[in-house]
Amino acid sequence: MNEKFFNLPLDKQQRIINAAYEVFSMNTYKKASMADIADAGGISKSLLFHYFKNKKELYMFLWTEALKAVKKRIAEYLALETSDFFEMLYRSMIAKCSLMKDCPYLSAFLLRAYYDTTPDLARDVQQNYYENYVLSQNITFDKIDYSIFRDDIDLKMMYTEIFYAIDGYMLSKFRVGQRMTDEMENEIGILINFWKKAYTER
Amino acid sequence: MNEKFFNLPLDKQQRIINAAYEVFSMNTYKKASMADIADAGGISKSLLFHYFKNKKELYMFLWTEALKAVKKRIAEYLALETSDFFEMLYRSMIAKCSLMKDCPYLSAFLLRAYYDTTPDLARDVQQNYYENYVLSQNITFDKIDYSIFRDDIDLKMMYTEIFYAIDGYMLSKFRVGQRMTDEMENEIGILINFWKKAYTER
DNA sequence: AACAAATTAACCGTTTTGGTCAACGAGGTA
DNA sequence: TACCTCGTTGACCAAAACGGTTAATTTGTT
Repeated sequence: MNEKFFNLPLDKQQRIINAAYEVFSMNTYKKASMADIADAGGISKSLLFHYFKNKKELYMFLWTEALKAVKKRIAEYLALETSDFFEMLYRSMIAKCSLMKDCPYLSAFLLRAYYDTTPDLARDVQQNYYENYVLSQNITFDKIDYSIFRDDIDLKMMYTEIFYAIDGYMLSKFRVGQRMTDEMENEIGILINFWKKAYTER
Repeated sequence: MNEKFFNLPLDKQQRIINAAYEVFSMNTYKKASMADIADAGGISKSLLFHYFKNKKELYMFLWTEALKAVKKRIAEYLALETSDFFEMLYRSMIAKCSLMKDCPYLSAFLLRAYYDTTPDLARDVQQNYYENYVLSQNITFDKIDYSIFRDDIDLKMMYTEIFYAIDGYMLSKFRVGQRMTDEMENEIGILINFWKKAYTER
């Protein structure tokens, strides 16, 4: 990859990267074409090949960049720096929201990337998946103070259930509006308060 | 469309239809190719064109067929024939599961179809979406007996939350395993009992 | 053997593919 | 003016893939 890419104005870099995420998340690797990415990013195909020497290099760049982006956001929002389960939940989701706002198709790309079966790609992608993505999500269990919950609640069940729910919620909201709105953060706050009321001692 | 398609053995019809759902759900309409569908279905491209005169006809056939299938399953599982909210929930989800088991990519196709912006397609698809799909999901509110719930619970919130949760759950399970397993029905039962305990009077 | 129905290989003209390369225009420098 | 770098692009390439057609081949039935 051509390092000069990083000399471009930041918004232009982002426009190109987001366009690539979009095209790769809407199609299989094989059918996602460089021409479509260039068009969506508002640049010529030649320029795209000037910065990324071929399709696979661009794809792998997006993959590692996506992992970095997720980690960075979660750190920025201090999501893991609290012992309050619901606070941690709220910060994680707002972090995820802000990321979706900036890189709309990144999440879809991440989900899809791991299960893509393109022979050449699969090995390189799955290699560092667990180390970088899955692990960083399960750290959350450590610092949590579990004493606030009702004692008849299965905590692990609650944990997975809430995560599925929020993912489903964000996914559906994202599809309908085609992008994240600020009011979603309010709705998520309300949703989490709802769970807090239902699952903690009254 | 060639009516002789329905003279084929049922499992062959299904194999072809499922292959088409898969390819159309993994790619944009434009990039989903008839050759790929034929390959995935284990027949020749010529035969596919023998039964469906062109790509659009096949696509529209899948669309109406998917709507019919959802309705039929929900009816078969008597999902709307109860006043117990959690029973209704359980039956709907089992119905959805069994449909996913038989037609693995149908749900993904449905989600995607509505938001496809291919000019020629969009009008025809969106036309009968609300009448057939959205409406049939909201009927559920009518017969439900709401007296069993804790009085400090916002029912509408609970309703949407649970639906998002289960959709997210099924989607993630579906991705990981690549297909529906029988044990999922147990897990869903457990999940729903968990909600019942949390949301109803004790 | 004969006939119809299911199925396919070979083919068509057109479009798209990943990728290359020479050239363009703007800005700085001598 | 001349020269040089820089981001940028249009034109181009051979090869593959595209939607769709046609003629022939296989298969099952009587």
